[in-house]
Amino acid sequence: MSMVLDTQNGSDVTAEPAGVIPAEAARAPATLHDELLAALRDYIVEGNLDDGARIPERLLCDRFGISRTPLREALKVLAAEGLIELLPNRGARVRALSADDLRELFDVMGGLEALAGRLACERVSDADVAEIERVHHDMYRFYLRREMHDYFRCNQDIHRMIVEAAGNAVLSATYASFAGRIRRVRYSANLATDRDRWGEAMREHEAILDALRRRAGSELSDLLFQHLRNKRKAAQAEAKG
Amino acid sequence: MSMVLDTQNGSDVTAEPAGVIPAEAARAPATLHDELLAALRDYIVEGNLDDGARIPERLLCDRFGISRTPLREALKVLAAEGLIELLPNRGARVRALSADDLRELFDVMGGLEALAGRLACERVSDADVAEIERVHHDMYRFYLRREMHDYFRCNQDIHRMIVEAAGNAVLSATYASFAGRIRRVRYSANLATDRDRWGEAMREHEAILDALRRRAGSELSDLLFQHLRNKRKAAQAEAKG
DNA sequence: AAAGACAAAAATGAATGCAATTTATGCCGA
DNA sequence: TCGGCATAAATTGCATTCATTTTTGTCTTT
Repeated sequence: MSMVLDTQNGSDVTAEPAGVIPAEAARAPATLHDELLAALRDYIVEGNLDDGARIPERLLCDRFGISRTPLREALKVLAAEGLIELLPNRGARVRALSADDLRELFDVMGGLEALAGRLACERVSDADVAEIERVHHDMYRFYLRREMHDYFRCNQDIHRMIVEAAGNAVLSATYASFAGRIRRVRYSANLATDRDRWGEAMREHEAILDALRRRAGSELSDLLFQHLRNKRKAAQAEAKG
Repeated sequence: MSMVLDTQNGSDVTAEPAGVIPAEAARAPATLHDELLAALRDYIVEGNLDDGARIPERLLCDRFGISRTPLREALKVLAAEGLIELLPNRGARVRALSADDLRELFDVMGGLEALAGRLACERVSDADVAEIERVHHDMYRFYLRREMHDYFRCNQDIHRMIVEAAGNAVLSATYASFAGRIRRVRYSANLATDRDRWGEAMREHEAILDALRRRAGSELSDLLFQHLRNKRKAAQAEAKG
C-alpha cells in the first residue's frame, strides 16, 4: 500500500489508520512528491483517465489524499514528460496521441534501440548473449504454440535486455520514458491478429540475435531500427483495419 | 517587460532590486510558470550557479521576483530533465556531470543524430541538402582561416539542420533537451587546440554530407554516430590534458 | 582547546487562502 | 423553443502559512 494513498493531511497524524504500512517500510525515504509522481504516472499510463478529458485537480487530490501543491508539482513534471498537457487556466488533460505522434515516437524508440544494439555489441558479455538467447528460445516456443501473451512478454524482455546490455543509464532512462508514453497504445499495436507479421517478427529476431552474437554493431543497429519500423507499420495497419 | 519581473505580491510593490534577472520579453504571455521555467533553465545552463552548490529557494525567488510555489514547480521539472538534482529536505543543486555521465550523454546524442541522419535521408529535399551544403562550405572557409568561433557555429548549425530535416518533432525536442544538458561542458569539449582533430572533423563532415547527398541512410547513421564518438574522445582527451 | 550537546535560526515540504480566469447556470428576449 | 447575455459557481495560479527537518551557533564538559 502506498503512502500516497494512505497519508492524510498533516492536521491529524497522531494515529495512523489501520492497514497503513509504517513510513519506515519505504526502503527509500522517498519524498511524498516522488511517490506521488510515480503513482500518478502509473495511474495515467494504465488508462484510468480518458483521453483528452479534463482532470480536475480536486478529484486527484481526493483520490490520492494529498493537497494541491504536491499534485500540481507532479502534473508539471508529467507535462514535461509529454504524458499530459497543461492548458493555461484550463487544467490538465491526458495527451491524446495522434497518428503522427505515434509515428514519431516509434521512430525515436527505433533510434534508441538501434543505439542500444550498437553499444551492446561493444561491451556485451558472452553470458549476457547466452541469457538473451535463452529468452529468445522461450519466445520461439511460445510462438510455435501461439501463446501470444507469453510471447509478448519475452519479446519485451529481449528488447529491454538489449537496452540494458548497452550499459548506458541515460539511454535506459530515456528508453523507459518513451516506452511509458506509448504503453497506452502498445497493446493495441500488437501483432496478435496478423500471423504473417508474427512470423516475420520472429525471423527479424533471429537476425537480431545473430548480429548480436557476431558483435556486428552497425548491422544490429540497422536491424533493430527496421524491426521497430515494421512493428510500427503493423500497428498502423492494425489501427486502420 | 516580463510577467515574471513585473508581478509582485500585493503587500509590497516597491521598486525591484537591482540585479534582477531580466527574463525574456513576454512574446508568449502564456503562463508565468512556463516563462519562469525557461528563464531558470537558461540561468542554470549559462552557468550562473556553481556545480554542486546549494541553491537556496529564497535566493532564486528574490532574483526572479516570485514566490516559492511556481519556483518549486520549475525545480521539479528541471530535476526531471536531469539538469539539477533535488535532495530530500536538502534543496536543489546543480548536477555535476561525471566522466561517465558525459560518456553516456555523448553516446545518446550520437544515437539521436544517427537516427536523425537515417530519417533525413528518407525525406530531405534537394533544396534542404543544398542549404546544408552551403553552410558546410561556409564552415570550410572558416576552417581554412582557422576562425574557430564561426566554424563552431556552422558546425552546430549543420547538426541542427540534419536533426530538423528528420521531420520528427519528438526527436527534435529530445535532442534539444540533451544538447542543453551538455552545453555547460560543450565549449570545453572543443577542438580548438587540437588541429589534427579539427582536420579529421572536417573530413568526417565531408563524408557525412556525401552520404546525405546519396540518401544513404544507414551509412549516414554510422558516420554521424562515429563522428560524435570521435568528438567525445577528443573532448575527453582535452579534459585530461 | 577540542568535541559533543543543546538551542536557535533557516530552509524545505506540504496545506491553506485569496485573487483571477474559466465554466456552468439561469434569465431574458426573439 | 432557442440563442445571447449576465451572474454565480467552480477551477486554476500564485502567495502565504504551518510543521518538520536541517543547519548553524553557542555553551558545556572533558
